[in-house]
This record gives sequence, structure tokens and C-alpha cells, in this order.
Amino acid sequence: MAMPTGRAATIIDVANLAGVSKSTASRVLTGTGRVSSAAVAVVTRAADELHYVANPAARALITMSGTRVVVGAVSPRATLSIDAYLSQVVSAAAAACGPERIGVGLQALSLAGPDPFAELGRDPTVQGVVLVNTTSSVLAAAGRALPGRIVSIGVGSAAVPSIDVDNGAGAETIVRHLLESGRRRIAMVTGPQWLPCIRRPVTAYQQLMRDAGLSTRIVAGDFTPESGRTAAAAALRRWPDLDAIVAICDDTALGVLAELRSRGVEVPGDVAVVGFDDIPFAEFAGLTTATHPVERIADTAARTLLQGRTDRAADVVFGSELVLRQSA
Amino acid sequence: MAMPTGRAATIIDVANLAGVSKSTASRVLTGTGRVSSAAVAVVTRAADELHYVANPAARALITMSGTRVVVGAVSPRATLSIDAYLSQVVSAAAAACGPERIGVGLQALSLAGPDPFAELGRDPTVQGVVLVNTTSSVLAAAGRALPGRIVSIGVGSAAVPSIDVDNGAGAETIVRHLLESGRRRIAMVTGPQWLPCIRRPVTAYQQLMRDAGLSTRIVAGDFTPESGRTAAAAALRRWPDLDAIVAICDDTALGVLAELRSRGVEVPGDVAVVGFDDIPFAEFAGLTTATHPVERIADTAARTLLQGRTDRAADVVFGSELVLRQSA
DNA sequence: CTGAAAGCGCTTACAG
DNA sequence: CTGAAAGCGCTTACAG
Repeated sequence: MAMPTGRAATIIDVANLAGVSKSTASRVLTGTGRVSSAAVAVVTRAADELHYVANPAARALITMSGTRVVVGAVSPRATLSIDAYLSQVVSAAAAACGPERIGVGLQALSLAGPDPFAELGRDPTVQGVVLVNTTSSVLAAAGRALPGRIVSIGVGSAAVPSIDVDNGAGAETIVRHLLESGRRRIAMVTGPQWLPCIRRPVTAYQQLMRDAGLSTRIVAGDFTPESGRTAAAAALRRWPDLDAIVAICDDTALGVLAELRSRGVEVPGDVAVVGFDDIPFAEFAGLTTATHPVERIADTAARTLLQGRTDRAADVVFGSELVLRQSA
Repeated sequence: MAMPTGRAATIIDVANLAGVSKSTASRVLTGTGRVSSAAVAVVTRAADELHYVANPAARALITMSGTRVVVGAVSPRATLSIDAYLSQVVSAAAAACGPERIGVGLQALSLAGPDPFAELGRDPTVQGVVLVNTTSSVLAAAGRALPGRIVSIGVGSAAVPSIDVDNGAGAETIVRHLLESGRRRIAMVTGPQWLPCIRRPVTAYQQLMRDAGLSTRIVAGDFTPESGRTAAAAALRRWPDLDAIVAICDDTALGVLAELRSRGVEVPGDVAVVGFDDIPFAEFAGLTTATHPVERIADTAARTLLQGRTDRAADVVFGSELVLRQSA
């Protein structure tokens, strides 16, 4: 018979319809313990008919598993500024957790106050934590407070698996492309110094330039378009013979592009410009860049937490691919 | 004394420390029923000391309230494309629900398959649903399946409160500004036709132009920069004497800007351009626009659901303010 | 392989 | 105003 609408089926409804005890129904549904194939058949059929899905609140209570995954954004200050990147991570995680009926939280992890991980570790509703923009010094505390319940989108550690894009290899591909197309006086605009994961592209750039017998030219940026504008101006002043600028992210590269355009510098004629991330706007702006699969990364991070397997084998590195457009 | 780390304080810990029964502790903590001020003092103190927060899973089980808020994105197709706007809504909701230890889900509400609201309505883990990009026809089913548990960021109905920006008034301010600065041949680039909430700016524009005795010039767009480019080209072809273009969103306005620039049309000299939303990139591009407080809207929507008060009085309209920059 | 029972942490009638 | 008891929906030892 049809179930009464307005009320979800419980395991007792399923057990009654199947003609077994709720213990047996539970065993079939969770797939644990020994059960006869007859029981499996009849319970499965009843559960299907009633559209039964276990109530996660009840399950969480008994198994001490969580009801939510928290995206923890490490930030130097107490206030949380939600940028496009962080939003994308949260949304992708929320989409991934939906079918399990697990929700996603977003929390600033302030380095200023008391250890933010202690509280998360004690919270039984927290199935796991996705660390974003972490620093090496944070990692130790995180791994200790949330053993087996934490992954990092960024640098990892022995206790915290890392799930991230291989931005070192991405930068390598970019610089190699510039060298192959004849560029020699290549500058790089970096990101915030405190973020360890962005050192990889810088290192890759330095290595490649050194190998080619060329000098490195580094200007500081902070991920914003404004910093790209400033950095481009500074670079041109310092190295008037510049023939390429690589920015560590597309936002900054768009700033570089705007500054060059306003100065009448031809792109890519005089100076080639390359970004990183392949944000939606990059295609429109004709910006050559390398991909950064943020959605897939966040999806994988969330699923890892859902499955509860966060040992070292959980490390995942996503490749970055060059996307050739007009700017280089 | 300090609580044992590794285990969250339960209401029994609080009751013991306070020297009362857990019934009394619960009454104090939930703020229901009669309690002596002495009990309030001692329980509050104990809860503070132990950093007690009720386990939402247990509470959900007994009160039949949910453990998560679901952002439901109405989409014509089955696949969910997560754009910047939707991401922002999800993230802001996640940040708002965090302190209550409620998670956020993200789900595509496909118009193609079976009624997606029936399942959400039956799901006891769903505290409420935030509807995004809804259509009038969806509203009826939503209100019926989730009475008192749904709000809409967009159009609302008698059963579904609307929490949104006043984009009609925003458009009015924009057009008025153009008229006051001497523009007369003003075109508007619209958004996707199926989205009812974007008809308000169109209507406002038509009204104001009619009142001023001017003809309206409307071109279709779809929120993308590419459509802005195409629309600008079409508009210039059709009305070569154009002196202003209003786009329904900043992304599209940036496309308009790019097309005008590539044709050597001076902005704002020949043609003024105005967007809507005030996305981060607008400031960088010098785009005049009107604000769209997405974070505050989503925050309010989530809080409304958390408080469980979704009667008609829950309607909230956020103002939109003109931001004057170089483009108009 | 199965069922009856205990218990997760909480709230809320029910007596006092 | 307070406490003892019941019960939300589930899982998991414990007997059989």
C-alpha cells in the first residue's frame, strides 16, 4: 500500500511490511551482520516500496557519526571573507554530500584566537573538516584534534591528506609554453606570502628559468586584479624589456591585462600574459591559462570525509592543463 | 573543572555540574517552561563552563526538526550548473547556519522529472528549503509540500515568503540616473525569459521611458558576458543613435563594455553603460552598477528557516543602491 | 540467522 | 517550579 504522505517511513514500517524484526531490517539495510537471503529480499523490497531512507539524526546519535561536513577556511583575521574560490568549494561539497543527507558548514578558522580545531574535534555533529588555505603550522593542530576526520585542499601532512591541483606542474607547463614560443624575459606575479601551496609554482618557474640560463623576475601580488595592475606597472618599470608575465591566478592576470592595455602595450605582440585557474571570465577575456578543477577537488575532499578514509592513501593530485587563448 | 577533551559535554554533564535534573537543565537551555531564576543562573553558568551546545541530532530526533537547510536551485535541465551567484547563496547560508550546527545542502530541482518537493517534504532531516531561481509554477507545489519550511530568493507566493533584492527599484534608480544625465536613447539587455523575478527591472524601465515620452529598446540576454557582447552588437545595428545601455547583470554589462571597446565606441562619451549586482570585478572595470546584497539575502533566508517563522510577515525586500563609476 | 533489549542525547508531558 | 519517566528512530551487543 501507499505510505501515508507527510510522514517518512521508519525502520519499523519497513520491518512490519517485510514481516521481520527491526533488528533484521537494520542488518539488511546497513549491510552488516549475517542475514538470510530471504530476509534481504523481503526487506529490500519493503524499503523500496516505502521509499525508506534511514533518518541520519537517529543514525548519527547511535553510531556517533556526524551530520555535517565543515569547510574550514584558515584566515589571518577573525572575519571570514567569502571569495569566489571558497564559495565554489562549499557549493561543490554541498552538492556531493546531498545524497547522503549530510549538510555542509562554513567556518572561519582564525589564527588569532584559541585553537579552533579543539572545538570542532569535540563536536559530534562534525563528520569531518575540509581545510582551505591552510598553513603548515596549522596542520599539526588540525591532525591532532581531528584524527581521521580531516583533509586539506592545499598542503597536507602525515596526518592530513592533501587533495589539490598540481599547480607546480601547471606552472611548469605555462613557462615551458612561453619559452617554446620564444619568450625569454618572463616575469611572475605571485600571491600572498603566507600561503604555502603557492610556493610550488614559484619554485617551478625559478627552476625552469635557471635551467634555461635566464634570470628570474618576481613581483608580489595578492590574488586581486588590482594587485595585477600594480604588479604589471612595477614590472614594466623595473624591466622595460619584458616579453611575458605569468600571474599566479586569473584574477591577477586580468589586472595585468588591463594595465598593459591602458599603457598601449600590445598583448601578446609585445608582452604575452598567462594566468592560472581558468575562471569563467578568462575565456571571455581571451586569457591563456591553466585549468584548476576546483569543483572536482572539493567533491573528492567531501567524499573522502564521507567515507571516513583519510589515511595517507587518500592523497589526490589533480592535473592542470594549458588552455591556449589569445593572450599567449 | 575542565571537561575531558575528546568528548563533548552532554546535557547530563551540565545538569550534574549545576546540581539539577536534566529536565530542568533542558528547560533552561531551550527557554521553555517555568524555571526559577536560581536554576537559570546555575545552569547557564555550567553550560558556559562546559562549552555546552545541544547535539542537533538528538534534538532533531525528539522535536522532529531538521539537521540541514537545503538550497534548491530550480533548473530547466536535470544537471546543476553551479554559477557564482548560486555559490554565494550556498556559502552565505552555510556561514549563517554554522553556529546552530545545521549544515547546508545543494540540490538541483529539476522541472523535468517527478515533483522534487515531495521527497524534500518527507525528509525529516530537512529543516527548510531556500528556493533559488524559482518560477511561479513551481511555487504552488513547493508551498504545499513544505508548509512553513520554505522561503524563496526570487518571487514568492501566499505560502512562500520572498526574500530578495528590490531590483525593480534598482532599475528605476539606474534609468533615472541616465535620464538625469541627459541620456535619451537607452536600451536594456534582459536576462533569461523563464525567470519571473527579472521582469521587474524590465517593467520599471518601460514605465520610466514611457513617462518620459521615450521609446523602449529591448534586447534579449542570458546573464553571460557573451550575451552582452552579442546584444550590444545587435543594439548598435538596430539603433545606431544609442546613447546608453543598461544590462540586467554585471556579467552581461562587462560583455557590452568589451564589445563597445572593440568597436571604438567611447564609454561613457558615446554610450553610457550600467550593470546590476556590483560583483567584485565591476569595481575593477569601472562599471557603474547597482548593489545586490546576495550574502545578506542568503543569510536572512537561512535564518528565517532556522527560526521556523515563514509566514507572510517573513517577506524581506533589500534595497539596491546606485554605485557611480566611470561607465555612466 | 533472528528477535528482544539497551541505549545514543535530547525534550516534554506527567506527577508532585 | 522540579524530577522521574517515556520516547524520538536507529544500531548493536546479547541470547537463543
